[in-house]
Amino acid sequence: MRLVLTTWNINSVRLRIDLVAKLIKQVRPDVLCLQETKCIDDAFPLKRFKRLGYEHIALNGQKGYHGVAVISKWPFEDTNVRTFCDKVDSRHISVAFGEKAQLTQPLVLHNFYVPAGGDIPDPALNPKFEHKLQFLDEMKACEPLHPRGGDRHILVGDLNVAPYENDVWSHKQLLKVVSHTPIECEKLLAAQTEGEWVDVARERIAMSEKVYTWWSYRAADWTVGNRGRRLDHIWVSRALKDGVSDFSILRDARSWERPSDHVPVTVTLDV
DNA sequence: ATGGTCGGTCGCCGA
Repeated sequence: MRLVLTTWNINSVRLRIDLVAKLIKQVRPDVLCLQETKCIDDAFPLKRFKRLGYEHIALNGQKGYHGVAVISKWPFEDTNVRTFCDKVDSRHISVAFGEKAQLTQPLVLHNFYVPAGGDIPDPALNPKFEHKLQFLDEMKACEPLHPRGGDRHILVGDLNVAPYENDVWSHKQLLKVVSHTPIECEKLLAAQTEGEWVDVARERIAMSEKVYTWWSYRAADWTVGNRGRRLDHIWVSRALKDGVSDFSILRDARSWERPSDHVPVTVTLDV
């Protein structure tokens, strides 16, 4: 089966439901992972997604902050929510696909929203940064995030870290800016290595090329200087790597009316 | 030069 999968930090699903519909009509993903939905599950716009052809929706929302959702044309075998750092915030949801989706082998999908980490890049001074570092350590240590052998797993989301030099507009100027400090880059890559994950963007796009998925709201014109960062990621287990046939970042979405500061990232792969 | 802008929800917090 060919899977088209999109991940997008939507920064309020209710405010931007029309933009989500626009994305769906343009990209037609089989599965859409959202982060920062910012609404409780009872307030999630389920009917709109069902009208758009997505019957299967897994939610982990909370009031006002964070929140992740998996919106799918394919039915789930089951869904699961994990907690990190002994907090009850909504930063993870996973779903499994199998026979109901006409797959002969299971496929597991994790959708993450990693803490942003505040402004000061010192865990001793900034509890939000300490939380982010601990979250990344727990991702590394989390056994279900270690696909082995022939396991078919995908991990997507707003990981809030741009790990490589060309994942930011200026490596030098961002070394002390949360999202690109050496310690968090090391921890994200350690989690990736521990799980033997393949970073699809960097598998497809040369390390020498700049790649961004986020541009700050705090600029009069986000296109001036193109000061972006690659915060949104798609990782696949080794068993899925050779099935990847396409990868794209919908940069145009940053210019849509009342945009999210993140743009959708899409992978196409055989599963 | 060291801010700037968002969204949720109503005086800030989190990003």
